[in-house]
Amino acid sequence: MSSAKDHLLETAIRIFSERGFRDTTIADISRVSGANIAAVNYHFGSKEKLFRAALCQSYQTAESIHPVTGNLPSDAPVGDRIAAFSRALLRRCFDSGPAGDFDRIMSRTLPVPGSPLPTIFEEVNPLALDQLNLLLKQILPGAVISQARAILIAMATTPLTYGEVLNPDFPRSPEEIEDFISRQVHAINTALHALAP
Amino acid sequence: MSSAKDHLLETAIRIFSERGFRDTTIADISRVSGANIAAVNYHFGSKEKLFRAALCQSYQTAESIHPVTGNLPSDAPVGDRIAAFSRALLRRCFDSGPAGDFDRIMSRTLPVPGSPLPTIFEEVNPLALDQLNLLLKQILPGAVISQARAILIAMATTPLTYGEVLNPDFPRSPEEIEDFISRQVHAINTALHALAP
DNA sequence: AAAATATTCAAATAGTCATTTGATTTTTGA
DNA sequence: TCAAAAATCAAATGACTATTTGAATATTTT
Repeated sequence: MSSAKDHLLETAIRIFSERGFRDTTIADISRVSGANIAAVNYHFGSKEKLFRAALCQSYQTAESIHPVTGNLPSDAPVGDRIAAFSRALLRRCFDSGPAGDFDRIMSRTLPVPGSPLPTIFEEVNPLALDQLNLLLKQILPGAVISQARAILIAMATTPLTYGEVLNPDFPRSPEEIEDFISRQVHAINTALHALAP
Repeated sequence: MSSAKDHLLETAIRIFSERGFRDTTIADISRVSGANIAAVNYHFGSKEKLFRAALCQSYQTAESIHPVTGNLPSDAPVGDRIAAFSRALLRRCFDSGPAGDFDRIMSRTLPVPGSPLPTIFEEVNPLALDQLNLLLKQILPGAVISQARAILIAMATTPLTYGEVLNPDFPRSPEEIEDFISRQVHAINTALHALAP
């Protein structure tokens, strides 16, 4: 129906994922989407509300294509489920399509002071984080859960965070990428177990 | 001598470390430093040149207080030297004084698109990165060096990157912090060895 | 078809910021 | 001491941006 609004949202997701919240202007979004400069504020109310919509939408896309459960049954071994969680995050990092947009938006917006993300983050992400906490509690004492979570997320989003600047020689081909991911998942598991006293 | 210029630089380092490059205005720096709005451009030429100076200065401070060699003799075991490298980065993350400013500036500027950091980064950081490469090459095959470096840096800067948003329950007291660092150093070493085929 | 509603549009508004300007004051060096 | 250089200052400039406005156009409803 309101194809202009949908197209605006699609365009916004792509541009937000390339440039983050701050460096994306509604003028850019409008122009690329073929809409008028006032279209964003008419359809979404403000740049920030559009951003919120973009975040929710891209999160659902990411979860539907690379679910953190890895489509494992809920009674699968906890080690497998943690590995699946890590693997999903890593696959999102390397997914240059819409399923990678959410993580790119996050990584380009979260670190920027004054970003509207933290608030929204608390809305959209507890779903995944709570699942992760439950898994980690099954293999580690409560005192190191927070540290374990940080390790997993840091290692599973490394390609995004440090990909461009630190590592121009990161993997490119699908085979290289899957090799990288397998090694990384193994390293994550090992690191987590190293936290046990 | 030129105390105004020095004071401007000190102030800039502090504010850049709190807000990153983008969200720091030269008006703020000038006001806090008690100087005129034109002082930055007069003394440093531009905001970006001031930033470059701030980065170099804070890097030297960080290295002098938490050197990546850990003051180990150059013939110390490679495992110890990698641990010392990790420990130095982690201590900088938790150092709320000037020795932590460089890492805070990095973590608040590197991820922001359009930041002037990447260029400068290539100037100031190869020193530390080259040392790290040499160490890693002694324990791992060349094919995974890049991955290992990313893991080490990601895990050794975790407290900065994900500290505030993801982990309100990160350690505060000196003892908690040292415990955290020790566990993290151990986890880093374990993760690196897990990369070996 | 006519009225009501929704959408698009170009232009204007208001705010922020880095940088420049040109005058004024302070410091320096012979 | 006194001219020249360095430093400071308030104000202006120019570029960029989100948002608003009110008219024009399209779509839907009655």
